[in-house]
Amino acid sequence: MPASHFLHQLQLCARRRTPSTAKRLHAQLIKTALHLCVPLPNTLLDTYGKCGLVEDALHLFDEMPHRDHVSWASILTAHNQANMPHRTLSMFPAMFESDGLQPDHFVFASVVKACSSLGAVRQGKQVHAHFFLSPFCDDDVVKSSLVDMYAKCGLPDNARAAFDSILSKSVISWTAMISGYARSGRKSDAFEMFESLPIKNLFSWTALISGLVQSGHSVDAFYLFIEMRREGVHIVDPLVLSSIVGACANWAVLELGKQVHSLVIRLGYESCLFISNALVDMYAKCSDILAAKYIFGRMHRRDVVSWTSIIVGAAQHGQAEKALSLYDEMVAVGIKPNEVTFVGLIYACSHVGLVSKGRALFRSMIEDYGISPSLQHYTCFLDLLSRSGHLGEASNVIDSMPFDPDEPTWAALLSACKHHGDTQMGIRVADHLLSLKPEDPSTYILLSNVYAGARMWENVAEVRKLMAAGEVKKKPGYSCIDIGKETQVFYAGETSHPMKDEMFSLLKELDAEMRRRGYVPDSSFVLHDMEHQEKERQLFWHSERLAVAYGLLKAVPGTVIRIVKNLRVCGDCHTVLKFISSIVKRDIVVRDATRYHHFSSGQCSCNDFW
DNA sequence: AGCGGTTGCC
Repeated sequence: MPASHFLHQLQLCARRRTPSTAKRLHAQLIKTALHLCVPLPNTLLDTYGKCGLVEDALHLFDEMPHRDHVSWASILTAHNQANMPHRTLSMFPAMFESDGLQPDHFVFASVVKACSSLGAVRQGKQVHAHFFLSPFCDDDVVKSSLVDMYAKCGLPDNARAAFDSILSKSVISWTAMISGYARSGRKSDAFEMFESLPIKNLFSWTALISGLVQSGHSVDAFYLFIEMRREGVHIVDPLVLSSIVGACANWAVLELGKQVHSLVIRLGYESCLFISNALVDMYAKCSDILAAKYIFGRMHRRDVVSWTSIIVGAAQHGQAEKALSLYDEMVAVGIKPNEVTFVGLIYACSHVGLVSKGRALFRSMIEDYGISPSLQHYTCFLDLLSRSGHLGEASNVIDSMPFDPDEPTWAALLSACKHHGDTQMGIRVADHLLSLKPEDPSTYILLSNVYAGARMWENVAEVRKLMAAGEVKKKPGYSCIDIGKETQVFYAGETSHPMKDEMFSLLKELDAEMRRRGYVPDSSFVLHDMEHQEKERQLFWHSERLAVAYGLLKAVPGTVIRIVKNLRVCGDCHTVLKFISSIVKRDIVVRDATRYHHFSSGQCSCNDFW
């Protein structure tokens, strides 16, 4: 059998990604002594990498008596493909230290790619300098990878500089730049460049659409997707579908999400792993946790992302016990949790007040799985401690953690201070928060709520003055409700709605019934030091109540009423929604800025813990 | 000769 035959077979195997064939070919090479024939070991390395057998590739690499540039490029690429960019970077120095070789353009491309997956700007810049001074400094492919690296590191202008230096621009370099702009939220730059593209393939559309979803422009992404369908672009790769399912999730539009789901089925991608994962997440975020569980239950293959999606979903819907039992099941079937799984788990504990369980999980993450806690983990953990009233311990964690707490962390702590009536600590925390984000109105609102809860009206007035002086305006609260094809948006105190009379009399009727059942309005959630009755009137017109009233009047009787709110539900509305769910015997689901509330028969899934 | 750069889910 000639060497060229094996070369061909190996390349075929790399394309088809069949690991068993790769191993068989390796055995045959050894039997025929061709494993020493020069191009073959390198091709075998590449084939192992493409078939997902990095460890085999690495073993072969270590045994190779003569390694050249190609061997290095192949082994580094194999680690990138196995999602191990860390190893790519840690191995790289041995190329000159052990083998005395300088990187070529292939090696540069792989190393830059590793930097971009890690978001490692500093190392990326070093490699850039190295490349710039090398004999390969004109290579356009490396420049394309630099575009991507800078874009992923959040430096779109550096990406643009690298892009402009490309001598002959390809679809790939254009796509990298468009995706970079879109991901960085530079919408108009992304659109402008996309329009100027002479040929647009599925890749270019996908890059723009997914970049927009990542930067929070889900609506733009959706319109673009519709335009792409109109242009008749064939969806031969489902990646764009996962982005658009993600757009529905971020946007929390269940009806549209269902339509996209049906499109996924029509195109034949429903059993694709990462599409199913995206669907589980979408249904959970669109507040239909039952549908999320249904999809999860029917998946024949589940990876760590599938499990994490359903665990996070259950946690956000207040089903902490379910999240924790899913975790046990996941570990039992041999799936290793990752850093996101622990965010979901600690979050779950936080929302039912399972303090010691949460502490144990936080420790297990570090000790059993070697995951060093990120700021997000600390945020969840601090939330757990502070919600349950362990404010002192929370304070100690802040002092000892290797991060400066960010604004959401201080905000969570501040809201816990309000909840537990610790005014002194609340004021200290608010000071930190104000120094971090002096322009953010939510800080002032929280601080003034701390004062209001303690009935310190003069201080409330002081905060209001500060707000007025800094021209900080309270972000208007609004609630959306989806009824079949139409979406209605309600602002607090809205009085111009065509159905306002019916809504008003319904709310009044419900109010009377609630008071018969023992409801007492809690006006500590209203800012001003005004007359008691006026405060109650303000609460009465909160946007979530208007949306519920509208839903009760317009939605199909017996169906779940789903509301999306931009801010957090206030404590009084929370009480009211519990009453309403039991009076009208309807389930109400509210997705607010931080979590989900399922109101049913007078109870809420969050156990009044938010 | 054999090796590289663009799109995704928690």
